[in-house]
Amino acid sequence: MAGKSEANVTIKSIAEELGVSFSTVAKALNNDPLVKEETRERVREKAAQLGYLPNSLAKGLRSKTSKTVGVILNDIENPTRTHIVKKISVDLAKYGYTTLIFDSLYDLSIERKNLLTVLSRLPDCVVISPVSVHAENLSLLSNMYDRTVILSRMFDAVPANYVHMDHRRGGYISAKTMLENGHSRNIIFVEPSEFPSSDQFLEGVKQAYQEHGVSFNEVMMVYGTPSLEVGYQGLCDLLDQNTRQFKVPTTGVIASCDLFAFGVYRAAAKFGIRIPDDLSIIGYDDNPMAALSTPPLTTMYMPKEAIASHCSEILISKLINKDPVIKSYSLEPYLVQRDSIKKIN
Amino acid sequence: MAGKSEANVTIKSIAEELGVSFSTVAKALNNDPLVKEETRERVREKAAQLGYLPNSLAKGLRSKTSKTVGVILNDIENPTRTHIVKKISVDLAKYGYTTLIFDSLYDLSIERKNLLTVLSRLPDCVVISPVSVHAENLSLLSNMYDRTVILSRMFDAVPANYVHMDHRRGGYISAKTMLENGHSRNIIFVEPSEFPSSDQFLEGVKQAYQEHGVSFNEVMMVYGTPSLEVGYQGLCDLLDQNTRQFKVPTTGVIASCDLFAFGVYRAAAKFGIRIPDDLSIIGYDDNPMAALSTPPLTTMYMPKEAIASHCSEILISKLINKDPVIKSYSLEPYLVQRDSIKKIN
DNA sequence: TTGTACGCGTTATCAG
DNA sequence: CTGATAACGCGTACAA
Repeated sequence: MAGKSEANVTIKSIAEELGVSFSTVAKALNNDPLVKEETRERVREKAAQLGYLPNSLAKGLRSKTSKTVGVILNDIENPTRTHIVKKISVDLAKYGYTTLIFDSLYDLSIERKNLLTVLSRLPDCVVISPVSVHAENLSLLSNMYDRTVILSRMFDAVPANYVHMDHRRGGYISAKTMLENGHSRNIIFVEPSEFPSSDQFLEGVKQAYQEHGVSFNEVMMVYGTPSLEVGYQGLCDLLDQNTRQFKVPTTGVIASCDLFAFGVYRAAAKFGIRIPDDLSIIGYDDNPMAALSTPPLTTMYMPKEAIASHCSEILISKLINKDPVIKSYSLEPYLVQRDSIKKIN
Repeated sequence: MAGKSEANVTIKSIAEELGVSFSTVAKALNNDPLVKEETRERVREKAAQLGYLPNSLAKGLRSKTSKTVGVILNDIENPTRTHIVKKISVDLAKYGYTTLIFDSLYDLSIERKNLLTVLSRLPDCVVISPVSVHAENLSLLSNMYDRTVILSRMFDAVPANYVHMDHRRGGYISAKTMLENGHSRNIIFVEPSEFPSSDQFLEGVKQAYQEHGVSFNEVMMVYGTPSLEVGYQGLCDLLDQNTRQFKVPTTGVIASCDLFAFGVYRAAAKFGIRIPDDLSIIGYDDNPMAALSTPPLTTMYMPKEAIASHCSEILISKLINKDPVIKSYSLEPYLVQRDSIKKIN
């Protein structure tokens, strides 16, 4: 039953109770070897008894280090991102750091606001997955690029730490897989072109098409932010509502995220289109659902554990070991073959 | 190109540049009507030009309100929890609040540590889903119960705000559903009994058994923290590895979370046990995977949007409208019928 | 309309 | 070994 309801207990108030100066208390609490063993003990006891909690705000103000890490992502509900959030918050909590979470909702102006509120709290490090390839907002971090981890491909103007998924390669493998299975007329679902990952993905896709001598003009593109709805609506729009046939001959879908794919699943179910018999599909992410869906979705696995670990590792090396070196990791997605693609001629 | 690399720009430094006192600057920046329109304008311009950012730590120290909300949950990777985190962080960000995230990993001592670090940051509100029915840790919040939202059933000793899922009813419906489909010999997967939700769930299950005149002694219980592994291992352990038959006659599984159910799916697939032909199963949570699994999982839907909304609503009424009233919501899960249960006699 | 002075809870420096 | 004292950046009574 520690002292509660009391006005805030501070080093000053415990100093008064003990009849010593507050600076002695401060030293005692910080294990300063200069204070007598006995007084230190008395102070600690009193502190415990009163339920003293150091005020992190005051600490931060004084020491210019807030023991916080700002994390700014888009859609923290996406399992890959959530995994990163969890890893970071759990790892850093061990060292007394706390994680400040922001979701930019794929919106540039929200991202900017998030960045400003984060910065006003003097974070020791910042992790950000930028909304856009246009890195304007990132310049707000210019004072602390060396303590910033960016989760996207590198920006020349931004000398920060990077943990990057090679979406170019991901797109390449996705498309190649479809093409090798005989699918040369695909619908491609992809994020809006301003997204940092989007053009990379498409570059990879185009390369695969080129290598297979298939014209990229034949593809139908659907752009949208990651969600089931986009996949669902996208497929519906490409179908003739009466005949339930594709308006343009199509045998496959290349999705730049699994959510798109699941939206397609849903639409296909509605229109009696069988996967993979009538329509083959490849996803991207290896969302936990992918293995359990009907049929299990062939998709590209993103090593989210590795992303999270590298990210966390960089943070800890900065925060704990004061490592000044800027680091960059590039990770490769790989194919997970399941049952959503049928080989045709 | 705002002034960067500069030493921190503070109200003091912008005051110097302008040749006015820093308190004038402070007032101007806070829209104090007492300052002349013109000076206010000059101050704002200078501030913008210099890239001034208010120091939240200093503000908080001074005003005793940190504009933060601490959120302490178990397993923030769980979709229901993630949804809450997202909703809170997005809603509060609009008002300039930032969300402090902690994951207690179902561990009492970690929860305690999280609580202490949160409190040291003087949060304006706290949201917590307690690890244990033993509410010891919660007493740390006694100074601010009225600004605390607890996501679990009510504790008599803790007069806080509550948003509660009625797991008793959830367990009742789960079991009733199985029993009505002829499954009276079930394996029950539940969280450890110290979990706030666990005993409630079981109470509901027992009631259903009783109403159906089925002895509860026949059930096999498997306890574990929510994870695929527990479900997987649990089923494996109950099977004879040679005959691939259940050691004890069993036709159904009642899982207190979908992750258990998916673990069972996986084990069943490994041993050639068909769901629902050989084994019926009901989950709990309506994880997004549930609709997409093979077969789609019959489960109990948790109104996570409602939980998150209520939670967010309470926070905003406290933070913005300074509403002193303590509120309590109880929400009911409901059955989502899909294809993982087969009716037998 | 603007400036002065003080305090929020710490840490850190310097005397005693 | 302990105690004053200043400073971190900001808000706010009060004085000018």
